Amino acid sequence: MAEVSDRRAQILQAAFEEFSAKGFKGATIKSIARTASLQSPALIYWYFPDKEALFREVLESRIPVLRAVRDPASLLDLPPEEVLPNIARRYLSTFDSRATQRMARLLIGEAMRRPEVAEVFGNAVIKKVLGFLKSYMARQVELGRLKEHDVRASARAFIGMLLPQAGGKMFFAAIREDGLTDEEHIETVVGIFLQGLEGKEDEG
Amino acid sequence: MAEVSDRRAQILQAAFEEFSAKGFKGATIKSIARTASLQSPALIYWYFPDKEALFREVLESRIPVLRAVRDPASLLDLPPEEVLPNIARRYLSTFDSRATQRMARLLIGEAMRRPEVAEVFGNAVIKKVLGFLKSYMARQVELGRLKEHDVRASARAFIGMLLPQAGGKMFFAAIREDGLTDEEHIETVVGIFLQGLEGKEDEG
DNA sequence: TACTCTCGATAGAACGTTCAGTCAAGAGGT
DNA sequence: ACCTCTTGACTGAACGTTCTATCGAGAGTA
Repeated sequence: MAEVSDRRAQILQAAFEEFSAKGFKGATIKSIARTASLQSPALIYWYFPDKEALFREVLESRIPVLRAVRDPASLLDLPPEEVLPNIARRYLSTFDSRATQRMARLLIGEAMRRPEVAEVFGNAVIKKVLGFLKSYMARQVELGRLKEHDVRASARAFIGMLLPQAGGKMFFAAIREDGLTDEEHIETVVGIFLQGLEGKEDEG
Repeated sequence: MAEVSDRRAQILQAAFEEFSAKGFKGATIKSIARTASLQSPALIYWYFPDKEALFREVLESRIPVLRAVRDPASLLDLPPEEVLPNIARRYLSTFDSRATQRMARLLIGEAMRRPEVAEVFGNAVIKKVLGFLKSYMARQVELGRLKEHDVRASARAFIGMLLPQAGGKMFFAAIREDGLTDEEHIETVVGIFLQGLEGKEDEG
């Protein structure tokens, strides 16, 4: 039997590298074959019906990796001083990996032009993350640890506060320039967020 | 005299539409010519040396529009309860325009693969917005309206809190689903932000 | 032999770009 | 008024290249 299609994995890996660097249109069957050290681009058509299918399989093979918030229930009752910095730290450190950066580039880049990709990304990642944060915020309000507020907005706000820092790591050197570290950023924004949502003592 | 190159503007307009819809690689000289109602793609080469130059001119012709924060000095001393909602409102309403959405799509999409575009975008837009917010926060701390904190982080945080909402308007239906309006979002996040940064009364 | 996998060659289409040439409008001389 | 020459705007055809995808032949193993 040997391994189940050594070649297949090799082509998928190469296709991922090419697509993420150049986009769907920019990457060519030939360049993917070259990256995969194939002697002929024709071999790709033995394993995949066409370029489109290869692209889809690349996405599908990598998206499971992005299961960031996998175990929501166990976190729901923990206090925000503990949970939020953890999520933030995990979230930002995600983008330290070269492979994840490439994946993000690929997804975002293609999502701009291909609505289907945007939808997959939106449902697979964003919806889950925001959904978890909303339930978490709601639960914390219920427990009296946070004041009453619109959790749809606070969930957006929390994840959003981290985005410019993530963007700096991935694409925009201009953001990186002031040298703010992840830890410093997390400390400040979690501080703002928690003080901003703690029970009001002076108003009815 | 007549108008200064009617055709040129016509081609630039068409190129903008095509590039923003399909990206640099996806848009073709022929499709741009068709969109511009030219009888021959060759005419494009009378006004622009090559596709690359046409793309650059499209970017340059549209980026001036993005001068969002143009008059920083006059705002510096106004109180955050007034300034921040204004900035937020202006920022989010920017993405109501179809043209701006297309421009953002174009810029972000290309920035993923072309470092030069990312740099232009980073310096022209992000750096200015963040730069303004940093000076503004610093000034407000100086005036005693906000507590001492790392303004690099709070500037990121403020603009970041708005990003998911903007993303929802532009690409991700999944974010839009919960029906949170811009006004609701702004009210909540500005509230969190201001309470999160208001002078501490119980600590040294 | 039969089946799986690999490759070189290449078809066919689309790409960016070039080029020779058309056409209307205007300048200049007569 | 008439002819000539020039010029800017534009076009259709074609160039060379590159793209995706196909095909038939051959190698390797059972």
